[in-house]
Amino acid sequence: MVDSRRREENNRHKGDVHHIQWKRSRERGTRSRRGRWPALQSLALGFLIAQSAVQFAGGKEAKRKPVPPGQWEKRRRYRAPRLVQYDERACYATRHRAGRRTDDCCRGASDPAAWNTGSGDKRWAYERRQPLPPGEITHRPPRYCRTTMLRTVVGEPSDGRGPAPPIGSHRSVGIESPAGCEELRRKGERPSQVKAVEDGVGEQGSGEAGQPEVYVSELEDPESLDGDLGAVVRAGTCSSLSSVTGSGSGGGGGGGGGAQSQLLNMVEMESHRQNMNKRKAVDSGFPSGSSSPSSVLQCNSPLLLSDLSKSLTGVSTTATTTGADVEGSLHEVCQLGYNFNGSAASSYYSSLESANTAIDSPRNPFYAQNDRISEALSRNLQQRDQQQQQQQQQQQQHQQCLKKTNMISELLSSSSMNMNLNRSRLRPGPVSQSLDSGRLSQDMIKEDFFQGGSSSSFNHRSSQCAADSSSEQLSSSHHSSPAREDHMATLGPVKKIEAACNTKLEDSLDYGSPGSLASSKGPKRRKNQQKRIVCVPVAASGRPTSEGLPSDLWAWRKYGQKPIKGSPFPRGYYRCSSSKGCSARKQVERSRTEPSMLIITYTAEHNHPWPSHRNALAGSSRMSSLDKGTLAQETANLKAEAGDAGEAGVSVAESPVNSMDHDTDTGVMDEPEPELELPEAHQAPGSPSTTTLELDGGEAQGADSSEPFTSMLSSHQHQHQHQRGDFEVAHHHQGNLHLTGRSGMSMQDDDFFSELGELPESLLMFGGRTGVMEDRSDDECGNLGMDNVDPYNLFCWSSGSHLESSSNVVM
DNA sequence: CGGCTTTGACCTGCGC
DNA sequence: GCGCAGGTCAAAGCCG
Ligand SMILES: [Zn+2]
Repeated sequence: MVDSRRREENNRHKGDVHHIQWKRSRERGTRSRRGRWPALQSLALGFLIAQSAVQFAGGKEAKRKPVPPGQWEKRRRYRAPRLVQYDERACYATRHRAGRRTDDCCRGASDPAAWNTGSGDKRWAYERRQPLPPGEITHRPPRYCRTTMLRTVVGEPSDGRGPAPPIGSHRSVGIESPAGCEELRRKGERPSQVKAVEDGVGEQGSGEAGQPEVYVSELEDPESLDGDLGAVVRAGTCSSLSSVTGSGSGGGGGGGGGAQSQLLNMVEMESHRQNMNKRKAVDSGFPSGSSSPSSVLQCNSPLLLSDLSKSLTGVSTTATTTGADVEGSLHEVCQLGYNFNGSAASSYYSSLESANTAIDSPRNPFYAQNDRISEALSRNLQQRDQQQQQQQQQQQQHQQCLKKTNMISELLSSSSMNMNLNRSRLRPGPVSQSLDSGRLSQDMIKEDFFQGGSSSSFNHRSSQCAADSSSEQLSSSHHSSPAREDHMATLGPVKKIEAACNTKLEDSLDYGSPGSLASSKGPKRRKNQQKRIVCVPVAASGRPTSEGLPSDLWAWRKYGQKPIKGSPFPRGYYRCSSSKGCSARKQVERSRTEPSMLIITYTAEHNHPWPSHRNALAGSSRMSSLDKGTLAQETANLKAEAGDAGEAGVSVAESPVNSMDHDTDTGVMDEPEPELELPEAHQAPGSPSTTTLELDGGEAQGADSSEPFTSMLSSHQHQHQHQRGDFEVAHHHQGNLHLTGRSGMSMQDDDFFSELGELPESLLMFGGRTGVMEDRSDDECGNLGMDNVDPYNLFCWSSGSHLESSSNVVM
């Protein structure tokens, strides 16, 4: 009891301490590397040393680019099993010495013997390594690494290592190859992975994420490998399944997921055995290290699976019906197949994301193939949709209504937002019509929720939930601007939901139907956090312009990612990294019902002006302009979160709008205005002016949409001394704002863009986002081009003006 | 070297 | 009290 309480105490402060340390060190500029807790530095060192002997270091698998034909890529190699000593188990030992252990299994147990008995977070590891008594040496079974595979590439390595192995030859490590499995089965033996699962041998440290990839040309001598691994390797070439590669990276923790990965691998193995042809698909079109659709296809939807099977040559799938509603994207389909939680899932997501990203990239040599596949997929999906529509249209009215509410509740619940939805707005009629495909249609939204307007916003304020029910606006700019540029055409609907709700409203939360997803019992989130949800589309096609865009001017640091139940997409957690004391956070996830949409949830507000090169990013090389790094990274993150094939580009338009009023609003704003020079926009007086959204006449004025852009612009201008360039702000149809011209970007700007990745054109970026800016009032438009926008207010929730604001950008 | 990502571990809230 | 699920921490690696 006491122990647990103390632990709780510690944990309660852990984060704070860490953060404080980080902040302090940041303040005094003496922050030790990575700003770790100084007290743990020595431990960390020992940990490092010890761990290096035992663990693999994770690599950045998730973002790894595909190996283009003719090129070689170095990757971590598998390590043979080895003797492990207690001391080497730094994870345990170190923590133990520190008086605190890491594992749940250790919780509350001072006796190492009991470490494995606790109730662990089973999502993260099915099995935990038995602790060894100090000094004792044991022989560990081979590591059951996640199957990883590298394609053999065409050509010869440039480093003189000789000709590459035959195309298509793969190497599987850590898991027995299908062939190996067969052989073992013939011999009456169990494949190692089967053994691992059956015997519960999973090694926590074995399946580390980001694990080892063995390059064909770098294979270790099979004879030198012990145990199953050796057997596997010796058994010959493995045509492994590559689906679940450790995403890897990050050092983090290192353990865990071993058994999980084994399970995953088993699944794959089974799938693979059912159809060895899968390999063809793998070989034929997917980047190395990425998941091939086939390998990950254990889908919940037989129908869809069959479709996919048709689409993917030689690919068979293991269909398990779970009744899940498969939305249709390959990504999702694949992910639905694995309903794993925890690291494996996470890694899986990551790998998928990387794969998808890669696939999505025009630079991807397999692009064409992917394209074909995606086309086929879309075709089949369309057919499926049509069939479903015809067959179920009448029957599904009610269900669709539920869907609608579900989606809403999803949005709400995803952000812990509680809204008191006005049921009257959820009329079944329109819903059924528009929800045929299981999606919220713009029309529906328009008709049902709002009083019209091509675009609208869903605006919800906690303090005014009841009173403002009428103000709820769910908007979408989907078809709002026909005049948009071509590259905009592909953009999906834009919906923005702003909500600032506190838990008080939860009780009154009414999602409409019992049993609806996430709804009725919507997770009651912690604390009274006010949140604001922004729904933005991921670039529909994301192809050329898919480089993703900075979501806003704020600097965010990702501090977590979690798979979310019921959603094939993980959720990323970001924290403001601009200011020491800023508690602003945001969550980014893809809508489960509408994968093309990103749901961004803001929590808390910034207590500072947005990052300028002088304060926020001090000391960082990213200071220049908009912090390319941050932007790029964020972009990458978003991309990852979005992680859907064909949708690499993610543009998140967000502008924290004041929302939370009940809490800190004023307090935050009390913070002295930046002593530092702020972007001019910042200094602009009528800040609030910015975002009044008027939905009249189908016009949507997106304060937000332009905000990000505006901010960026402002920032740039600010930093580049008003190189205002020649932005042409054109008002289009119904006031839609278009940037038709390329801004007179300076070279720096160009660099900036170039560093963001492949941006076809400097303005694509903006174009992606800005070009689509929603309607704005003339004033706003003016602001857009000028520095008059008040970024601070725009981006600060508490600034208080944009309760109504909304709009969006799209990309 | 600073900042950020990754990711397993850890914590909290909540329902049963 | 237990288990689930969301949210957060923090070690290690990556990147510029
Ligand atoms: Zn902040």
